[in-house]
Amino acid sequence: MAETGLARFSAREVAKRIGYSIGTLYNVFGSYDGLMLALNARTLALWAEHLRDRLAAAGEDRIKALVCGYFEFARDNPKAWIAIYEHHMADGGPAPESYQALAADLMSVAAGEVARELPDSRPETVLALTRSLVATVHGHCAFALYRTFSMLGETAPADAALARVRETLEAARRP
Amino acid sequence: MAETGLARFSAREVAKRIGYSIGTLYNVFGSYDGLMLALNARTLALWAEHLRDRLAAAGEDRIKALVCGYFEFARDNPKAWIAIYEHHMADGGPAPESYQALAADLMSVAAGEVARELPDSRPETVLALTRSLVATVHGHCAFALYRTFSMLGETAPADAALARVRETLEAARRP
DNA sequence: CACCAGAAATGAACAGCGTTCAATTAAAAT
DNA sequence: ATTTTAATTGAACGCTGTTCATTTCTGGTG
Repeated sequence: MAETGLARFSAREVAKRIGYSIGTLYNVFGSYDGLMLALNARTLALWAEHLRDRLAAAGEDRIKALVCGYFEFARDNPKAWIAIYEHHMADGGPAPESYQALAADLMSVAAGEVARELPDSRPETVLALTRSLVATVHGHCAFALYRTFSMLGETAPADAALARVRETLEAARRP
Repeated sequence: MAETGLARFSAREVAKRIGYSIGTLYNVFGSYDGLMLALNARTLALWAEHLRDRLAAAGEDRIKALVCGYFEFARDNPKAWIAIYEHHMADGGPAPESYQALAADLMSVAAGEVARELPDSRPETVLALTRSLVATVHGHCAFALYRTFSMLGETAPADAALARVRETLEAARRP
């Protein structure tokens, strides 16, 4: 996946490369969706691990570490990162609970830092703000990876995202 | 496309429905990429038209009209909207100039409103801020359509996006 | 009308895809 | 050695994008 990207990714090619038949792959993963889910779950877990590592090594500016960690992982694993968002269940339904738990874990990493920045806010407020901030960073990161930004002359999407996050946190601290 | 979504969309099915053979479709559009580009170009043009309509009918709060127009179009044409972002050229290269011009036009609609909000800012600053604001709104809109938000309990993504945009514009006005 | 050049349209053929499943092979238990 | 269970296989099906020699249509000329 990291090599070919979602569009050229295929279960048959995976079977070839691991030295098993396509039938065995289907016995294990059940379907293409199952294979993709396993793969994306791994990517999500690696992403969360990367963020926690960055936070553990961070100094005072933990928000910067978080936002930069977000961008770093996407930049270092662009095709796997994009696959997370571009794969959709064949039936259009939601992903299984175990997968959603990984996404929720990733969100909780961010929520922890937002809560630290806004110690006087209600947990409900912190969660709502976290969702919005993650969406903000995601938008910048997506435009960076889809080359929408480079097409428009943007050169430092991570800096812009961090500035937006800082503004929002500052506004939330005001009376 | 509006009916099936990108994943189930196929040139062969298009040929069937319009009553032409698959060969004729390829004579006209050259490739699957060509067909997709024509389709996405139409979606971009309709989107820009929708935004201009909303702005023309807007009262004082033109920023709200812009952000809401962004979300409305995506919500009313979810599969076509997603196709804009999820289709990638077969060779991974950039889209043709004529297509990029449509994306630039869409951005210029937003830039016009940002410039109106920040009359004392240099054009360069306005453009950079517009890119970042569009990325912010896009992130919220993408999470709304990908059901990432509903999975996390968010109920009013457009309101959150508008709040983020207002904060940034306010911060840009400060000394 | 017949003729013909150019444009338009065709669909079989090819390689690849996800998916299924009866048949086969390998491993474990008796 | 025999039986039972687990693991593995790959041909077959219908779908995909793509190509291109062939056919059909169309408008103009003599």
